[in-house]
Amino acid sequence: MNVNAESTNGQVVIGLNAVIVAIIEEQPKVLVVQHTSETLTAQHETLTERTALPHDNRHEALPFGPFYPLKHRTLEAGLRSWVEEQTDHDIGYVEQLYTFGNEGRDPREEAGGARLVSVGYLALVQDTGPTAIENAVWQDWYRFFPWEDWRDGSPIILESDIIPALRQWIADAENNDEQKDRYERACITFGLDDTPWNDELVLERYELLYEASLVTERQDNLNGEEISDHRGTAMALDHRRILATAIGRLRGKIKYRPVVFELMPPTFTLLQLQKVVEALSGSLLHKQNFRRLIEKKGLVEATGKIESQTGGRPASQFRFRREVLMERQALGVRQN
Amino acid sequence: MNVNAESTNGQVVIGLNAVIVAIIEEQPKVLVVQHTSETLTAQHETLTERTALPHDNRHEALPFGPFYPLKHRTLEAGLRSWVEEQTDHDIGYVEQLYTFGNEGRDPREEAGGARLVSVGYLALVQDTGPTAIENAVWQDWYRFFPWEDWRDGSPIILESDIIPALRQWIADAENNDEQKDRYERACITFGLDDTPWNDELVLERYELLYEASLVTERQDNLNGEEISDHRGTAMALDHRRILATAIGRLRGKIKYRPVVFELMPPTFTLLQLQKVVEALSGSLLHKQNFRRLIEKKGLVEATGKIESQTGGRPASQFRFRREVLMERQALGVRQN
DNA sequence: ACTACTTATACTAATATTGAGCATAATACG
DNA sequence: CGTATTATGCTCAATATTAGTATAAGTAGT
Repeated sequence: MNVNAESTNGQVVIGLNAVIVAIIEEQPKVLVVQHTSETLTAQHETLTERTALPHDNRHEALPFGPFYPLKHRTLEAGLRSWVEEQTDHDIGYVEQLYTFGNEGRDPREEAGGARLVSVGYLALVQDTGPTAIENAVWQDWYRFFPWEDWRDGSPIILESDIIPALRQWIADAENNDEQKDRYERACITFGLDDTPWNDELVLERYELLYEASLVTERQDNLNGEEISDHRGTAMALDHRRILATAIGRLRGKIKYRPVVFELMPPTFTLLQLQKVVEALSGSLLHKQNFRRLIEKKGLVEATGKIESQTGGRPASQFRFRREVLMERQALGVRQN
Repeated sequence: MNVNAESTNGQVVIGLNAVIVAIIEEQPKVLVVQHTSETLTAQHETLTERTALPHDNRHEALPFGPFYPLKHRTLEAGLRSWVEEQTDHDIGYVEQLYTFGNEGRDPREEAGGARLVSVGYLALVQDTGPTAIENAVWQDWYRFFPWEDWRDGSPIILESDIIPALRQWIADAENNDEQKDRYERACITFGLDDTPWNDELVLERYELLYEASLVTERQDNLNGEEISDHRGTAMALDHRRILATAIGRLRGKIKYRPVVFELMPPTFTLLQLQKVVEALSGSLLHKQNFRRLIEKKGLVEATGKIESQTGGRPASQFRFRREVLMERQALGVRQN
């Protein structure tokens, strides 16, 4: 090849995207910023430079911050820096998710701008009240993925809408091979025909829906109304995809690492802990077995105190044994 | 904050690092390029622009390629593009590993250059003969991490050298808390005092050794001789760290996803498959149970043919059932 | 105080998975 | 033909998982 670097290199801008998760009233929440097209395309500037905007033509975006190489020793430091500055509280757990560099991620690019490469991070914070980010609100993450919440049984939207639409999409395949391929993928991801549902395939499901044109990728190419239908609310750019990545990763991780505790208050009952795990994984767990699991792993210790606001028999309060982070590996709250 | 972006942004250069793995004669190999300081600091240029260099003052580096936003639609496409061009064969499986953006990764940066952010990828290829990359050779990966190979029992270097040195480092702690912390971390990572060895903690072990000054991070700040001692060979920049990330990730992944088969020839016997898994994980498996596992998962099917070069009773040849990639999830060759 | 309801927690039986090993089969080599 | 070597089938005990039953200890209502 021997291409000249100068001529083909183009410009690259690096940004940091944060999926900031908290559990509020036993629901999984993600911090979302309300944007307009103008602020959005200028999103590599600092968030505080944004100005308040009229309520129409709005977008929901993940918080985004710049990476200043001269200021930040590491990517993670850059992320912590602006997130903590903006939200006014510590983010304990941070994990790098994925780096997104697809062409066309940012519409500005097409107008000759630089390619936006974003490093996505997952951050877990405790529910410590409102944040200071302008226009930022905690949104239930199932608002963007209503088919992912199985806590009240199989989501109605699946049976009544998505699965029929998927079957139509399978039937519409050009040829036999493609049809078989579509069917198999739909089986795995959406648990068609007795295939078991796998809670970790959040991104795979979203991408299948996108490919089948059953879901709207972006909010930004429409003007006016918010794009929200029974198949969930869209987000700016590829942010819904980043969120899907985060949810899937977190669902996987809690099974083998004790990361749930990053979302818990200092003391909690076992049922509270279970509710949080259920909120994240979107499915219900067997109570007695969950207890046994947690106790066997030695993840928690009783504080000796009692919580009486249970509505029934009072429950022991527990605290996370921080030591175990360093003790054994491969312990989490897997139960399937 | 409201810092001016122009003044603090600095320059960022994006590169793509590949950990290209193959199994050659039942040993885990990684593609390594022999560099000099000069070519190294210019490594964001294309590899083919490098010139052959004298044999002293050499470095071992992971293959590195540039990312051209104008040419490559995605980061992965950019990686595939230059890797396939250079190695002359397809890389089937590619997985994004991690994005490294630490200050001081590249010594050139200190001289006012741009910050080098590298997206690391893991690529699995089949053993298909020599590559066309100049100066590139397949190296046994345990050359860089001799303490990771337990196939012949506990590595001598551990007992005779590393563990004593670690105990000394623990004893040298400033205060009691630090001592306890050092001890616990050493227990988990290096399996001190009956803690079980965890094969996935490759990066954690390397970082502990680095922190304890028991290992040389880089080759590039020395001139002359290759840095290689009983504690493994160093690599350029932070490449040994990237390799450690790759090994740990691969060891984890084979347990729940059928990725080993990317490294296998089209047909193989079960013992050959087992040897590959053992080579990757660095530990031995129980033969009969391994068979049972593989057969139960339905990962392979008999070709009907027989391999007679076994040295004993001939073995059935198998092939990977590619369909299972789409069939069930959560199947791999976990056996611990 | 008694009843109904709610949640907490202990315990059990059936089943599945795993770890370790024994036994036998089929080849090569001398 | 005997021995070494690898392949493959099978067993058995230990452990883990799933799906419960049973009982304890509170609250609220009457």
